[in-house]
Amino acid sequence: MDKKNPKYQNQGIHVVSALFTVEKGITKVLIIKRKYDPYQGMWALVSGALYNDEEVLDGLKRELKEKTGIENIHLELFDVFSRVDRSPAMRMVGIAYLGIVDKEKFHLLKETLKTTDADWIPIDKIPKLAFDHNEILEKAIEVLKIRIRKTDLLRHLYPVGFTMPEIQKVYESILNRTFDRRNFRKKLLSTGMIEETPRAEKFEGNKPAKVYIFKENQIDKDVF
Amino acid sequence: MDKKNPKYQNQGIHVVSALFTVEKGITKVLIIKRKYDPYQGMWALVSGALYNDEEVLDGLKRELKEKTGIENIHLELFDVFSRVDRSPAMRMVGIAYLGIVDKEKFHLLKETLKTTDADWIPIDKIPKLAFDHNEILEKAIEVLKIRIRKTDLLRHLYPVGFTMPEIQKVYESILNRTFDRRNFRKKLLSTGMIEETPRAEKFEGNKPAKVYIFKENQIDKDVF
DNA sequence: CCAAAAGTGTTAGTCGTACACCCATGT
DNA sequence: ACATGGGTGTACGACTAACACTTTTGG
Repeated sequence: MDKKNPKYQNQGIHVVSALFTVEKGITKVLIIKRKYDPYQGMWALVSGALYNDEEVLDGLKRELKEKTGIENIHLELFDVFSRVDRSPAMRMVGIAYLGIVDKEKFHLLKETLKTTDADWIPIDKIPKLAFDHNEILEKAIEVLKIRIRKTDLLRHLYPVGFTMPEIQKVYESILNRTFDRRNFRKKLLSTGMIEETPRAEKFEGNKPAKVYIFKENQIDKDVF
Repeated sequence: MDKKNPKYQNQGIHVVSALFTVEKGITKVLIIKRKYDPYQGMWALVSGALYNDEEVLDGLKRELKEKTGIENIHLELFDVFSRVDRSPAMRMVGIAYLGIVDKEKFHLLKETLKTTDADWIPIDKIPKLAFDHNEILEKAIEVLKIRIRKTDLLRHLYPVGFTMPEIQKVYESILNRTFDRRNFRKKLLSTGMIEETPRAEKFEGNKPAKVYIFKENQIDKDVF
């Protein structure tokens, strides 16, 4: 192929992250306020241009660190966005990843070289975002629901363990439904992907709840 | 962002297709032989550079038509490949799609502007391919297995209908396992995604088998 | 009438769901 | 001792899996 052919020139790759957390039963997503054009002053998902010398996932992790200080997290591909006019300056194809973390484990930078603010916003209170990020986020939420049902994605929200009432509330929050406590516990245990620890922690009641952790091995079984 | 920044220059997007078919119980994939460098004379998945004025999926369909004559088919994203050195001439990020079709419905061009041959090859007899296409194909096969179990992907193999023995053989071929005829039929019907037609066709026996079609509506239910 | 594959029904076991009572702790 | 949420077991219905015989057609 010919590098000089204008059909292929000035293409770039945008890496985009929809990073979620759940806090007190509210599902939130991380957004930043842009310091520079295009879309100066507007909220946006954490995103940026991929460098020539890095892989897509590495580029996204670099952007996340630069713009929010968050690092060492799990992110997984969920879709590609390629509308020709989705970015004003040049043709950028957006490659979008999602993840879910415990926001208390990180110190969120409120201002960086390229951002003037950053925050975790409830997903039902999202403002108008830069680029096609509202559309990307909508798709991310859709895929998030599927992934917590079909995979062990939530292990990344709980790297050091969780209690049953706590994780149940997360499932209920993201999926917008409730579960019977007894059946929820049985089903989650039956997947074989978690195990009991000797620890116990208080959640909402006075009685301490047992702490469970996700086991190493992968699962093929659906959760819900 | 600065268009002239060398960090972002000379990036391109590769669209790549893993197009499958199943014939007499053998799962096959479409590959072409490259007419020009890089990798002249080598077999490869159908792939090419995305133009500036087209979306990813449209670019892939254009490439498929140019290189094989096949058009009007369903393709879905399955992964992104971004190793920095995956393409020799310049930095190309590969965006990979998979599909499955009835090869008898198409006339495969054996030679085109950019290819000197094309063929459907059993997936256990794949030669060394250009670029990172062996790696891409391996991942495609993995995802294909999941998608036929969890979605109605196989509707695209049978746009005008199928018989039970016929589609069972496809599931068995792709998943490398067997199913009980009676239970297979019950399970597939219970998904609600197919319906009987008045037609009947012979498959392997002398007794004609009923023809079923995929219904319009989507499903959330797993198949197997 | 024989061969080859297509079609069907029943049963046992497993899994999902609905539901009620006791337990541990803080105040 | 009481209030709050955490922990457990059982029974019923639905689904999954195992399995054998009858039907249709071509030769």
